[in-house]
Amino acid sequence: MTSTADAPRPPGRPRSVRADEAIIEATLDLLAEGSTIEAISVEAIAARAGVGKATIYRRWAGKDALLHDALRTLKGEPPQPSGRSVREDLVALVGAVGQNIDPRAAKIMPCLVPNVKRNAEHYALYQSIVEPRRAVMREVLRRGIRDGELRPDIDVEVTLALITGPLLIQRMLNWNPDLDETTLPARVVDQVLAGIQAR
Amino acid sequence: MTSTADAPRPPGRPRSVRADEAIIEATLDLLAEGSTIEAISVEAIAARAGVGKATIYRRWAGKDALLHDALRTLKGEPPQPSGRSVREDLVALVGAVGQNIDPRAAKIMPCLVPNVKRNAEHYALYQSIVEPRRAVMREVLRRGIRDGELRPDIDVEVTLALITGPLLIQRMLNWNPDLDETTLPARVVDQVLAGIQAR
DNA sequence: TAGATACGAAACGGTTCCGTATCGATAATG
DNA sequence: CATTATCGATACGGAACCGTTTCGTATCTA
Repeated sequence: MTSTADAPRPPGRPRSVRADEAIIEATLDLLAEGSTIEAISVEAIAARAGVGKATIYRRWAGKDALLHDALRTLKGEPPQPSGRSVREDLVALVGAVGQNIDPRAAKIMPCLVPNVKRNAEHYALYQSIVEPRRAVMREVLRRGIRDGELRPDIDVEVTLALITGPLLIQRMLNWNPDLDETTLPARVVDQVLAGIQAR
Repeated sequence: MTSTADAPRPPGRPRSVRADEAIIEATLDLLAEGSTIEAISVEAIAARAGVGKATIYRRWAGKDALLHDALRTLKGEPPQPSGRSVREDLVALVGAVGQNIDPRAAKIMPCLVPNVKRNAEHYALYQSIVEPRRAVMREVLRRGIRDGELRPDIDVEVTLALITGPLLIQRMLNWNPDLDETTLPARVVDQVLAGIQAR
């Protein structure tokens, strides 16, 4: 990828890899602390990264491009289910909702909410992160149907939202202050499995 | 309240009620269009309301106070269930999630997400809107348990999140582009009622 | 060593915003 | 009519920020 074989090193001082990383890290840090995307200033990023503003503008066309690249690094790989049981897999998957490899992701996510529905590019970025995770969970449900653990007539897409929604609103908004976030995944999955209707 | 009995009208030109309303309306309009709270400027509000900035600062101490008052007007009364059946009531309640009397509410809600977990005052305001609606839904569930429509051992608080979460993430984020928002309430409620486990 | 490029720091012009102040005009009371 | 407070409009000082440019310095290749 970064080999010099097909790209004969250009003359002059090469760009500092440390600066690249420091800029991205500083951006994510500030996003995790700050309130919204617009509130982050390039000057603050440069200061936090120990970098001149020119170094940033040498790499990115502007604030938007930098933010887009920074957010892309949060992607990460979706978790892989163990496959022992549908319940166990779902509890693990739903427990990971809104918690990527990077612990800052949970704090950054709310900052993006206002933009997701207004900016097509942000929405595409958001979906590119969420869809693979939905796909993993979808496959667990399909496996459960095949194996007879789940009823064959369930609405898979609705079930995805049913399992993900509660964790998302609780982690993003602390929607119900009386709900304990640590035990919530298991309780949600068990309730979805069992249903609430009298039989 | 606004009678002149115990408050002898002070001298001078009285404040324009039209200006009051125009300012609040302009604030909500801009919030519904704009992206985040910070992005709204007092000057834009004044221009939209056809009002001088001084007229705003004569009424509110600053932008925060104005925004707080404007958001409070979105509160409205929580919907009342018909009481015919648990299913019918839940479908109606969950259909109203994120949709207050004011149609702008659905667009404004995402703007507040970043602040809710960081600002205690915003969180209190948010809860003061959400809690009454949760209470109505909670009462429907308790009634269902009493009447034998629902199992007595269900986790009521989890069920609230289970029913609300999917609608909230779908309306706020369009979380799953393949889910139809109009049919979602009924599908969510039916799935929660039935459960997904094979029996 | 010479040339080229990147570096951090600093400054610049232009824009936006906040909160205050000041207009002449307006609308109420006494 | 005199008084008083508000009206919309406009300007101001101060601050923050963007994106660009210019420093002198550092680091690479040829």
